[in-house]
Amino acid sequence: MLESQRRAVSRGTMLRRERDPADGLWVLQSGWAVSALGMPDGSRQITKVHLPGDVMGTPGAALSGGTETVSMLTGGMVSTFSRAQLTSVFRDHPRLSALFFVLVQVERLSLCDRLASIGRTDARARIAALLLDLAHRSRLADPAMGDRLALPMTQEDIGDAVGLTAVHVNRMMRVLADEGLIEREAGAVRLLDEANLARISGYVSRWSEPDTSWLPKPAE
Amino acid sequence: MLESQRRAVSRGTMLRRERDPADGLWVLQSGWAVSALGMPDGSRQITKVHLPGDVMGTPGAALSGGTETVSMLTGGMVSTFSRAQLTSVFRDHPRLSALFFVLVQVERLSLCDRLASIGRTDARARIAALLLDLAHRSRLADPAMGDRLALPMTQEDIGDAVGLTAVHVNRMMRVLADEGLIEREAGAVRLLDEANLARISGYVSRWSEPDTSWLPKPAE
DNA sequence: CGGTAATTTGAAGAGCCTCAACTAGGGTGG
DNA sequence: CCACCCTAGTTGAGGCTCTTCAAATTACCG
Repeated sequence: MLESQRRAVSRGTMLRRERDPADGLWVLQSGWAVSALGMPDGSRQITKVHLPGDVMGTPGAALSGGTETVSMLTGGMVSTFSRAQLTSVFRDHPRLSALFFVLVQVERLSLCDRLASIGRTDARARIAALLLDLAHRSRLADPAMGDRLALPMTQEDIGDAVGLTAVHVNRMMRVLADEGLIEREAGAVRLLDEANLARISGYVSRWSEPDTSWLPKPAE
Repeated sequence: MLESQRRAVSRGTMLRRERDPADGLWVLQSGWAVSALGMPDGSRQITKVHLPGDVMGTPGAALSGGTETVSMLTGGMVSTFSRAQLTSVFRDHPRLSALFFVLVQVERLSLCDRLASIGRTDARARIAALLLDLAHRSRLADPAMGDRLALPMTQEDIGDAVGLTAVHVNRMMRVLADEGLIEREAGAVRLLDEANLARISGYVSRWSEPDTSWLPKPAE
């Protein structure tokens, strides 16, 4: 059995702070979380919004120093993975090791997409891209969600994710709503026109199907 | 023998275009290269500047679709790695697999840093952070380089890397020079005050020493 | 040496931020 | 049960950063 303890965590819990020593990693079983980097001036950059099923804290597991702050946006359940377990995976399960490798590559590519979004598109497009990304990933877990995306993030959180202020996030979401692209509800958003949202944001889904053809056979 | 052909490539060569089918990966033996994503409007975001010794094209090797465009900034030498070779590494070399994993984590973290730089700092700080990053990495290969960083990038390239226009890159580099933080030469930059460059950019080096304590023993 | 790419500089405007005030909800304690 | 507070969202005004457009200058390469 690879996973160990399950643990209930409440909203706002920090699973790891930036300077904490490296330990294991987590799998988010339910709820939402974020990984973030703090800046010297006190602001922060959210590097990833975690949905149920996501593996969190891999950089901290693989590298020496603490790296990102991982904190809960909602209450939820996490299960922990120790470093020793990671070691044994690489020693004993070649195919699983390669799958880990693929998984990190997907994350890496997703980061590149967000880099391009923040570096090369305007505020409206960045928010559209974030919403589409969250919607596509939510849909993997819940294909029946339709166009309604549960969104337990404040506008400040959204701003920290896409490099904007909360004030400007507010204005741009109003614009998207006025254009009929989204509809806003309490703690949720309806994506009324995903095709146009994708067009204005340049969003492409990377979550289709990773290529497993090159992995070692599941021999043993 | 894991590496295969070495190949000389000239400046401007595109090793892979964004939509190309997935193949292997490369190790850059000499010269500089960049990985980039193209945007619908024709602009591009450079996701990584590659220095000699870097592994390039890992996402394309691990995932199905083509992903990033990899192109040479200067002439140089690359050696290629096929997907089949990657498969055999994961099957037969647990420790090497884990090292690959660590390597990708370092890259991932480095991307997070740049995300924070672009999302949360101004133009001057972004350029300072890029210069420091390149200097630290160059220094790993050539500890004797002193404060002189060879920089075979146009200002347009720099802008594409940090999310700015070439015009504004030009102005900000002039500001850095006027402040006495850098000194500009043809195809190179002197970093006159790395401490202050780090202070204004919030740069922290991630290239110190990855933690290898958890890796499987180099048994066989 | 001619031609093209890269850098430099100026001026004007757009986009986003800052500051500030106000509104709405949700929880808490009296 | 209501008063209060604290968080989150909303809206306006003004200013600064960065972009855009344009032109001139310099460096590079055949």
